[in-house]
Amino acid sequence: MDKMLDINFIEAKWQREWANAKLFESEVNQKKPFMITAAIPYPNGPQHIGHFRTYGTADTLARYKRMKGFNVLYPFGFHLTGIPLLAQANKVKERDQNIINDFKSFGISDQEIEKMSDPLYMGTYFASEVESGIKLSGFSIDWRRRFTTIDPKFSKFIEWQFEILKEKGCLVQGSHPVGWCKKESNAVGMHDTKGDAEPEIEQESGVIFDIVGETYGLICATYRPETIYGVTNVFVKPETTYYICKVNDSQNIIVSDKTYEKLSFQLKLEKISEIKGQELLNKKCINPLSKVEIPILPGSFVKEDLGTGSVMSVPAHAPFDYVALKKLYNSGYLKEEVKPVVVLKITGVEAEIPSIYYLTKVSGDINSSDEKIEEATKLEYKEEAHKGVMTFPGYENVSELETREKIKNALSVDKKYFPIYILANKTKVLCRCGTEIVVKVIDNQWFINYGDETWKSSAMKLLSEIDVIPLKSKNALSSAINWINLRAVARAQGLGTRFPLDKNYIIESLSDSTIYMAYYTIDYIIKSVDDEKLTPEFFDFVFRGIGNIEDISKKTGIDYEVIKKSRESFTYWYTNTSRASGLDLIFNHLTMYIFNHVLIFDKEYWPKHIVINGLVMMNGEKMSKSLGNVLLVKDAIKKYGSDILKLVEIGNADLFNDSDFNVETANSVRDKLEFFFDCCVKLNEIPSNKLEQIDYWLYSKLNNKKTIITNAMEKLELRDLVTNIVFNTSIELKRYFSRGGNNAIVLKDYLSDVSLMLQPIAPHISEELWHILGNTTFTTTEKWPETDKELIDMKIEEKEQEIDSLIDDIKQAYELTKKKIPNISSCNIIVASQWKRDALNSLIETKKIDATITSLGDKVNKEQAAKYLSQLFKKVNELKMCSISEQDEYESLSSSKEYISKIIGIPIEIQRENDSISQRAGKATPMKPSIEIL
RNA sequence: GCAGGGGUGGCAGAGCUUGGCCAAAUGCGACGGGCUUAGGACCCGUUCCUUUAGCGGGUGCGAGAGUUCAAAUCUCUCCCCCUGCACCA
Repeated sequence: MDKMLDINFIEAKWQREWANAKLFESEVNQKKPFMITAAIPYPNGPQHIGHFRTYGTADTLARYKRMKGFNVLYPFGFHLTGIPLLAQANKVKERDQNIINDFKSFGISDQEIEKMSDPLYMGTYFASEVESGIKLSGFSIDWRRRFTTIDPKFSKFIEWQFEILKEKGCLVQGSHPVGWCKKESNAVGMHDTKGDAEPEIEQESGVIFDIVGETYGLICATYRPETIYGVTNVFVKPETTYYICKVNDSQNIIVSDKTYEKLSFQLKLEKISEIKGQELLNKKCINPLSKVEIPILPGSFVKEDLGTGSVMSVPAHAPFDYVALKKLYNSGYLKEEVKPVVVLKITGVEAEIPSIYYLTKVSGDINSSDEKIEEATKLEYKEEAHKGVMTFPGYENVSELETREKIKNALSVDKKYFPIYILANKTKVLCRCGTEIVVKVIDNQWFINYGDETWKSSAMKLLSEIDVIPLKSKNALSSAINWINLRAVARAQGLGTRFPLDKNYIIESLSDSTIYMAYYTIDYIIKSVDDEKLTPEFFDFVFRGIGNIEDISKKTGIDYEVIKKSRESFTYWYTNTSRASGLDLIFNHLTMYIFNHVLIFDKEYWPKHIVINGLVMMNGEKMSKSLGNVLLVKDAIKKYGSDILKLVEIGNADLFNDSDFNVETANSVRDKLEFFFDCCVKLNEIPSNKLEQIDYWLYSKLNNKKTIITNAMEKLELRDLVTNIVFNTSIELKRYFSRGGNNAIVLKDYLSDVSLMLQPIAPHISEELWHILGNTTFTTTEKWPETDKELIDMKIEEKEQEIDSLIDDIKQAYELTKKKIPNISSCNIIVASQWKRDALNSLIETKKIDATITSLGDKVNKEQAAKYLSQLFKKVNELKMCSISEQDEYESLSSSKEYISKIIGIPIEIQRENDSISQRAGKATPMKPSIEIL
């Protein structure tokens, strides 16, 4: 009690021992390999414990597999490619106080911060910072293979990968919308905007309505091209100036002056002349779908700086349009009403004109406020998209969403359709330089074409064969594989490898980390090779077995042995790999990981196993700097120790769920572990007597536990694992002692296996316990304990359970009796007769009372038996067999008489039903003896 | 909107794949008691309602309906919550 565990001391000690013994430096050998990689950190600051979970999960698995006899490799590296480091370095350069204060709060000196205006310096600085934190954790990592994704050799590897992507036709070019700063002429992402706002780009449809008798047409922007058939007119703003311009060197279109510039970043626009909105009003235009001539009407509500500055009008399905037309009619501008054209019906809604229906539904009319009309619009759009089917010619009964795509395609053929992009952010997005961001369509953008059907189907094939833990995330992966399409791969800025097909660009940083795990297998072998020698031929041989060593050695100048060893290393380790990653990476990293593996590697080197885990919360809240609840890995380890941190993080929730780190759990885990220590230390004072029932009970529990824990380990049900190994162990030990268990040999067997099973989740403590128990080996290199089925005795467990529930019952009965009879002297426990057990079992089998009674024979009082059985029969389907005989039960209870008596505080007597003279004797049932308090 | 996951006792969180032993593991909290100079730790008990000297009965696992001798667990409908939606690591 007096000694507190010095966790930090113990952990440092074992980390030293492991390092001295080089336990984690994994080399190719005869054993079956198991290679696990965890998603590597992006070191743009110190790591908080949230990042710890994935590495911890990987470590747990690695340690378990090691004990199961695998040759395990767990390597580690750092991801430095990408934009955030660059953006952060720029902030430091600009003396941004927020970031400087942040860094200061991490205890970084002013001089260091000064140097961090260099992104590379910053990355390197934090990489070593993170590394030292992870080293404190004592994970079983082979640090010799550490690399970063900006190492020149790694770049060679990535260039080789992209050569393959190119050869296989996976790189395609196309246009792509990006956020754009026109002043800096630069693509703008979240890291480049004021307040780190992500530019939200949405696609609209630009539809052209040719004007009758003119060489130009109006272009309207809409979210709902499927309603074009129902367009009855177009609205323009009379006082606005419109530009007539040539679009994409072909037809002429009209856009408002205020939208001209924005649109010119997306379409090739060439201004020809100007025209006032007013002048358009007496013209007519043509509905591109129905080919009907429709009027151009004045719309004062048209916003000249949004979209294209003109609006198509669908009064039947857009409340705003209906209201505007009604007002025009009422004002006398229109001589006759415009008749709405209905193009879709909504399942379950009886409405002649849907927009009127929805206006009425929200109790609005044409004089309602914009808010009311907006409400009606939202409701209508929602229900139409959900339940709407089209009614106009050629599209009858097609769903709205399907129609949308079909119409786009149909109009594209006639060049009446253009995608138009807008920024959907609620507030204007500004570049750091202060300029408003626009959407620019970049032509010739490079993509990786994950939409390729053949590629997709091999990715699906891999998915069908791979183990995903937890299994339910396989669905997510499957839909991710179906969904992923083109992915832009080149970026204008950031750290990383140059894009081979256009050296002005950098390879986007998720795309350069899809197969890096393979690089671990050769990293430390090629450390001494000159960068230039690492040509594609070398990698082709190592990773794909193309060519032969002599030729490649001659051609590249790389040592024969280096090439040979690299190939051996890859072909050995990569036959059995596991990937641990976060939930948030399913839809990008993990999906791309699968795609790139099936493309590049032969089938036998495809990954076998994926582990996905959720986030880490802090006392129930998401960890974030702004909440001030960020717990850094280093601090947490210092405070709780790596083992406890890991136990709490992985043991507090199953993989897929977010894990909550709270101090109470950490303390309670710590208490349990201290208790284990005490037990190990105390062992010397305990004798080794003859084995009692309780000793067999502990053996039975232990061996049951081994099966349960092994299963949990195989499926990585970490929460179950921790519950069983930490909490239930503690409960069992306590019960063993209080039940009078006092046998050193039994306890030692039990504690030894427990300390072995602790190895994957609490390795330092596992080693320490193991040594206190007198062992001189490492648990790290010991075998995982095997279940001894011989020692599992469910009858004993049942009997012990009976004792517990009996004590419970007596206590309650005792308390209640005490009120009536103040001086209680003793207590009789009456064990049910054997015939009751036979009757019970027979009843369960036959489900017939009469048959059961007959089977009991003559020795039994039939009247008594009938009474007993009719009681039981009420729940005949819920009964369970009793395998414990009267004699067994009697002996079990007799032998624990003193224990029970001690707890109750009065002497007790065990009797047999037949021998008892008590009135309550008849109430005894198998394993539920009758209690008589005297 | 699309996709994925989920809604269980004061809280967190198992269980639901293979329906019955589930009033529902485990941890935390709360209350009562013990230990202690006191606090912490530790130990014992209680923690849906009701009842009985343990037994038992009722209600109950988002809402509703269904299948079944039997449903937190299977089916259907509805409501609600979380996460992701891309060039960003």
